[in-house]
Amino acid sequence: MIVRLGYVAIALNLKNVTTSSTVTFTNYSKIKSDEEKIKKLKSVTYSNIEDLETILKYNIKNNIHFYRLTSKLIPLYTHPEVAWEYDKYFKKELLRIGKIVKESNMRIDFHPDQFNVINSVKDKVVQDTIRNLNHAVDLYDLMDYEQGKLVIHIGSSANGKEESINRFIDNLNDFPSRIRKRLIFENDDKVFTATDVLNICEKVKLPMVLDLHHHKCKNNGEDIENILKGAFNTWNEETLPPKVHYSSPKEGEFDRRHSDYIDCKEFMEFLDIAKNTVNRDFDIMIEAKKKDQALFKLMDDLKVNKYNCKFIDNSTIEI
DNA sequence: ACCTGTCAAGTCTGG
DNA sequence: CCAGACTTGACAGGT
Repeated sequence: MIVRLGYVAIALNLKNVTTSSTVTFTNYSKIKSDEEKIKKLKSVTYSNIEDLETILKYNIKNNIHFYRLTSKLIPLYTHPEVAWEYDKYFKKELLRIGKIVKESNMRIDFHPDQFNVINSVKDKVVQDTIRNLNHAVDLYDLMDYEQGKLVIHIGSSANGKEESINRFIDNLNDFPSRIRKRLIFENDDKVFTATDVLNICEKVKLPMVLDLHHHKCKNNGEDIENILKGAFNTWNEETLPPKVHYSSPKEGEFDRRHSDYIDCKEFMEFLDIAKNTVNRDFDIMIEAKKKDQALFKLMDDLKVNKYNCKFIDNSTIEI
């Protein structure tokens, strides 16, 4: 089984490189002329895309095959009072990004912000979510990256869990198929357990992302083996391999905040479970404050601990 | 260079 | 019904 590790958003090894530069709406509003406004949006976007290219090239150089985009790449593009036509200006650049991704066989994904709520009880929130997710799909389309997925949580628990799950499934039915076919769902650490999400994913026939730390924080004592098997099976119709999210708590066992690095001992225990449970390649998104550095440290720690696996490259092992 | 305040957006709880 | 917590930054802008 080939296991690839990925990281989120920022390459700490690259100084002064960020794809999250922004223009806040407040500051945008302070700019007097329309011309200056668009100039500001364009310069920030240009810088973000250029830095994204730098990060992707860094990933390629370091044999990293899995990376999560930030949700801030294009400032204010979903804001209803701005909604500028960034696609008119950055078509070429975004296509180039997509080309780099595809040619290097890198997997990239995207985690829309938490105010996108598919099962909100407020229709406006649901409609805004559709609008925002449509924008996210546009971005993938501009990159010509067909495999791009959108990771999102189940959302609200208003009026109880059961009703919320029904609301989720009902609302999802009204989402355009261009969004639906890109959605994948993740268990959270407060309301919707891995079992809940697995049941939902099986019903709506969309893939599940198992977040192992969330599962540790919120579960009903289920065997991780069964959940892992079930979650991976939701990927059977997909071209991409299944993926899980992995992080270690900052303090104590159930701290929801992410620690700087990954606890290697526990990580090895997870790999052992995976090895004995599923028999297919998969990807692990490492969510640690030290980002790429945490990924590299984890790989080093696996070596130091003489973990029984084959080290394929900087971010890939065969177990 | 460093520090502080800001940020569109949701949901939930408690008063 | 409203205010504040949640969580958790990351960055812009001012000093």
